[in-house]
Parts: sequence; structure tokens; C-alpha cells
Amino acid sequence: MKKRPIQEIRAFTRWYTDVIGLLDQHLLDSAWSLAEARLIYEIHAARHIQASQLIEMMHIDKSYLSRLLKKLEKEKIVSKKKSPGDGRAFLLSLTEKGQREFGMLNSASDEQIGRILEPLSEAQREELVGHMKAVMQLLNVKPDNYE
Amino acid sequence: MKKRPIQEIRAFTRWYTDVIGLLDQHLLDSAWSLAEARLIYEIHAARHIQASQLIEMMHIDKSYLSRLLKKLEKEKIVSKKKSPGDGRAFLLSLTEKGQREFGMLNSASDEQIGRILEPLSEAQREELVGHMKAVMQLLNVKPDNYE
DNA sequence: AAAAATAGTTGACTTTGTCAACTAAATGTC
DNA sequence: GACATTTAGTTGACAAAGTCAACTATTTTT
Repeated sequence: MKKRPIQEIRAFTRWYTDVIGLLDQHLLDSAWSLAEARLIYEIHAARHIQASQLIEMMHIDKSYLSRLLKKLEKEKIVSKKKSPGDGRAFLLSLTEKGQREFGMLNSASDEQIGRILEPLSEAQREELVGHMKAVMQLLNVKPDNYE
Repeated sequence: MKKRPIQEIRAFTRWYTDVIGLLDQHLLDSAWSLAEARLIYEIHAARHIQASQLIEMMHIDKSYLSRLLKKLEKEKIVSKKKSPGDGRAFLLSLTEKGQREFGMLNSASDEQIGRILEPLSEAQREELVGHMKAVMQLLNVKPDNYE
């Protein structure tokens, strides 16, 4: 295998790691840790979801998740009700407060991306998205292939 | 500002966050933490560098850095000598063992990227690199703009 | 010659994440 | 339908990662 493309991809990855770090920083100003914010995000996206599914999706330790959820319940962000079909399991969803919290996190993220796009023209923004989609398509890493 | 490109960029970022997580996993098998490995990487790249510069580059707390360096010195990966020009400062560099360690980490990273590129043709690899470069160019986020 | 700033270290602490053992319910097996 | 096995989630004990403030020793500024 040729060396050069590998080096270029590693350079991109290092750079984007930094970008992600910057994007995540707004979370430092929020009341939530990164893990909590992702949890809020995932529960919002799923609307109703079991802890076991979150474990699979997020590759997170179940004891850790259990404690994160406990905190989010205490803060009235997440509510838990018994699964109708499975007596061991619970269905998690966002409370109204949780929805509002999600909305705030979400629009903070949007604004942050917005600021980054500021200097670009409409056409450049489209280009950017095109390149990103192309990267995703070419490099369609299936997490499960690497576990 | 339009909503759609923002959502697409956020989707890309989430996806690439996962990719980076997978790429970082090989470090779990190494003797070094993520922070230590990055330190080894940065010191290698700079050849000689002061802790204060690392703090700036890596956005890392100075007490934390101090302890990481202490461990790397103990393990004979990094060596420290007094800066000729500044009596408070030290110049850090990799020992021979450090160089070897860097070499191992580095080729493990290369191999991992190599595996991801496996399914792609030579032409596709070039395409991929092209898209990545375009993203970097368009989105040339200067970390300092966001501090 | 102070005063202020910078380089790095240390102590005390918080946050984040992991591992193993456990309870309770569900599923598979004979 | 009783037993063994697996699955969902919780808890205790701990380890790793990261932060904050105070400190020493130099260097720079005024």
C-alpha cells in the first residue's frame, strides 16, 4: 500500500480531531458533560429507547450509563417507564424539560456551525457538504468491522 | 443562515467522531494513553520542544502535562535538558527508546488507515484525499478564532 | 530594585470511566 | 414445567483522566 494517501488521511484526521474539540467546547459552558449531552441527543432522536440499545449504539459501559441516566432522571431530563413487553427493561424518553434542554443544546450546536460557515458563500457551503458526503461514502467504515 | 448545510455538517461531524474513536482504539492495546501518545507524537514532530509550547499546541493543563511528562521520563521515553537560553525552561526530546516507541505507534496508525483503505481502488483513494483536502481548505478553522 | 509575568511542579480534589458481583425477569432445553 | 442460561439493569469499589490553586525559581518589565 502506498504511503502518501495514508499520511494525508492521518493529517486530515488530526485536524478534524481538533475541529471536533472546538465544537465540543460549547458543551463546557452547558450543565452537561459530553456523555450526558450525547445521551440527551440519542434519546431525543429515538424518542423511546431502552438502555440496552443505548449501550450498543454508544459503546458505553452499562454501569456508567446507568449512573448517567440516574442523574438525568434526578434532574428531570429523562423519564423511565417500565417496558410493556419486558419486565426487566425500561423505556427512556425525554421529559418536557428534557426536550427544552435538547433544544438549547441543539441550537447552540447549530449556531456554532453557523459561525464556522459564516465566511463561506452559499456555493462554497454546498461544495463543502458535497465533499463531506463524498468522504462518508468512500470511507463508509462500518464500526462493527473494527470491533 | 440556511438550516440544511448545518445539519449535514453536523451529521458528518458525528460520523467522523465515531471514525476517530475507532482509530484511537488501537491505542487501547498500547502501553500509552491517548494523551501520552499525542505527546510522543508532538515531541517527535518538533524534535525539541518546551512544555510551554506543548501546552499551547495541545490545549492541555500544565499540571497534567507535567505529570504526563514525568511518567514518560520515568519510562525513558522523553528526556529533558535545561534550556540554554531560559533557566526556568527545559527542552524535551524523545530518547532512542522514545523514537522506537513513536515508530511503533506510528506504523500501527498507518496500518489501521491502510485497512480502512483496503476496499478502495487507487483512484478512489486519490479522490478521498482530494475531498479531505477540499474540506480542510474550505473549513479552515483557525483554533485561535474560537478560544 | 521592585513588581509583574512566565516555566514548571506539587497537593488536593473532581470527573469520567471500568470491572466484577449482584437481583430480577426472560428465554431456551429437556 | 423445572432447570440452566442469557439478558436488562443496578451497585460497590476502584482506576484513570483531568482541573484548580498555591508554590518556587527564573526572566522580563517598569
